[in-house]
Parts: sequence; C-alpha cells; structure tokens
Amino acid sequence: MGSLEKETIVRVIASDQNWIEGNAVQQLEQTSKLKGVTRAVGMPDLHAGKGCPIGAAFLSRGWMYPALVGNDIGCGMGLWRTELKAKKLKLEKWAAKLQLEDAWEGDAADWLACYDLPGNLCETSLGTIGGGNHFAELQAVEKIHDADTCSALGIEKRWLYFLAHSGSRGLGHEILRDHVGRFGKAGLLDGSVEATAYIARHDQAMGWAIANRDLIAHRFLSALGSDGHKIFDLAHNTVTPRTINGGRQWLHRKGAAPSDQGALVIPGSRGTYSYLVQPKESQVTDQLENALSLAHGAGRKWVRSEAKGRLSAKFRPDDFFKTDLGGLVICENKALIYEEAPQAYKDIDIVIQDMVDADLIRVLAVLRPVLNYKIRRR
DNA sequence: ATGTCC
Repeated sequence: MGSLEKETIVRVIASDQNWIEGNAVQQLEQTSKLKGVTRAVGMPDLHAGKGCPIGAAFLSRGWMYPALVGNDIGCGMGLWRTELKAKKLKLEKWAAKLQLEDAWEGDAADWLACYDLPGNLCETSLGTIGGGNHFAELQAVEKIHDADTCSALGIEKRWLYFLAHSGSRGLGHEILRDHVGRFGKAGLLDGSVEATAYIARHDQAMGWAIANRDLIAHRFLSALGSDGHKIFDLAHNTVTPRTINGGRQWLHRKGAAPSDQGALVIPGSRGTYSYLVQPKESQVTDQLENALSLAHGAGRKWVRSEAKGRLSAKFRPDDFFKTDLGGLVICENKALIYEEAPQAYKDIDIVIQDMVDADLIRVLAVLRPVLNYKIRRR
C-alpha cells in the first residue's frame, strides 16, 4: 500500500466455447509485466506471436513499446462499395484481369503526395498487398440485420463490396528494424526524443498504409472496370495516445481492431462469412474494459508451419481454389494456399458471439467472400 | 509481417 502503482489488469475476452492456446495467454501475461503497462486485453482471436501475442491491446503509462506494434505498422482493413452488381458475378473473367504484385504503373510519388508523404517513401511497394494473411477480396451481402444503419453506411444487397487487408510493407518493417537495432524490445520513455521520433515515423507508416490500401482498391477495381466508394479504413497495428482518467497513456494494438472509430468488418477466413459490426457506444466510455479494441479476425488455430502438414495428405492445392461458400481463390503460392486455408483458422462465429455476449458489438450485416485475391504468380 | 537472411 501507499504505492501509486495499481495492479495491472489482464483480461481475455473469450467464452468456454472459444479455444485459446495456453501459450498465447502466457504471452499476454508476460507482456503485461512490462514497465508501465496498466492493462492487457486478449481479444477472442488471441493467438501466439513471437513474444507478443496477436489479437491483443495494451495500455501503458510513462513507457511506449514499438515492439508491441510489430513490423507491420498501420496494417488494417478498408471497405469500399463497388459498382459491381451482386447478381452479375463474373468471377473467372475478373480473376483473369487481376495482377497486383508488379509495381504500379502510375505515378507513386503523386499518389503519396495526396497523403502528404514523400514521393520516394517505399514507392515501389505502393499498391501491393504483400504476403501472410493480407488479401484483397470481393464480398457479397449475405444478410442484413440492421437495415437503417446499413443503409446509412451504403451497405445494400445489390452491390459487391471490396475489402483490403494490407499494411505498410517494407516501410513499417524498416522502422521496427531501426528501433530494435538501437533499443531491442525495450520501451521508450514517454516524451523522450526517441519516443517522439518513433511516433513521427509510426504516423508516417500509418499514412502510407492508408495510401496503400486506397491504391490497392483503385488498382483492383479499375482492373475490373469499376470504381469504389470508401466506407471505412481502420488500422489494427498501432500505438496511439489516449487521455485516461486525466492522464496520458499509450494504447498499443497488435492485431486488435478499434472499437472507438465506428462500424468495421471483422473477417473470417477466405472460406467463411465476415461480419460488419457496430461497436456498442456504451463500452467506449465504460472503463476501457476492452482497451477500446476488438478482434481483428478469426485468429489462427494452427501456426503457419503446421498447416501444410495437417492438410496436404487430404487436399491438393487445387482443392482450395473454390471455397465451401462458392468463392473463388487466387493464390498461386503453394505454401500460402495451405497456410491460409479456412481449416487453419478458428471459428469466426464464436469470435463474434463472444464480443456480442461481452456487450461490445452488435452485428449489422453478414458478408460472404466471392473472390479472394492473395497472389498471382508472374 | 518483410523490394524476406546470410
């Protein structure tokens, strides 16, 4: 007693239905012990990362931790309404027109200038999706639960929607590498020159990631002779300042979507439904129980290195090019096709239900992936 | 996650 430090609050938002590996919870607890951390919250998609778990949010006072954000600073999801009609699916024809690995033919410097970013900032990667769990996807509206809110957002059954999941590519990677090279996993003292310098680069990577998702949408949709209207763009790998009980804290999100920035899509795997959800207003002011954050997806069930071994005896790569929901998958990479198989992910329905039960969200609409683009071999 | 690591 007599200490100003209060006990760190560690919480995992998950029901008994939701399997969460012990290692991920251990990582959450370990991370919560970092100096200054006041709250560590595991989302229902919590899974193990390297040191820091993915699907988690951390609040800290006095110290800020770039390593908790990871290398893909600004990674997030954007949703666009397209001009493609849901009843006129031309999946094979569209698929043949898509190639997003090559550098964009347009003027990247001009594009970056629109976001007040230097023209030579990682410009050759601008407009490319990247690897891992990143994707570009066309989605149909399967079911609308809240017609008024959906209507206000521009969500209608007649249109297809475009979902981009990508980040800051080599830029964020370089920023983390520079930080780790100088400070390792150590935090930076709030207000220090080093912290301020990191945040400046972090914010630039955030802007770059938004510019990147915008360009991905532009490239993808213009290849299909369409255009898009952006509905939202939200990052799930970030560190941002918050005023909490009159004091400043740093909110680190590592694979955690914001619950304080309006409606968002929480996607399942390429073979399952995605959910358009509205964060409940109450939880924004309600004692930060969820660290102002939500699950950013279904969460991995198997680590990448396990996926092929578990699936290759039963499935050929070709078996994955059409999903159980009738969606077309473009993934011309043998490792990735297994790593991103729906079987490698947890049940998105349980992840969503856990957040509904925790009174964090309500479901506005259910979306169905019809065309999932990962990588096209050149 | 990464114009990937030698």
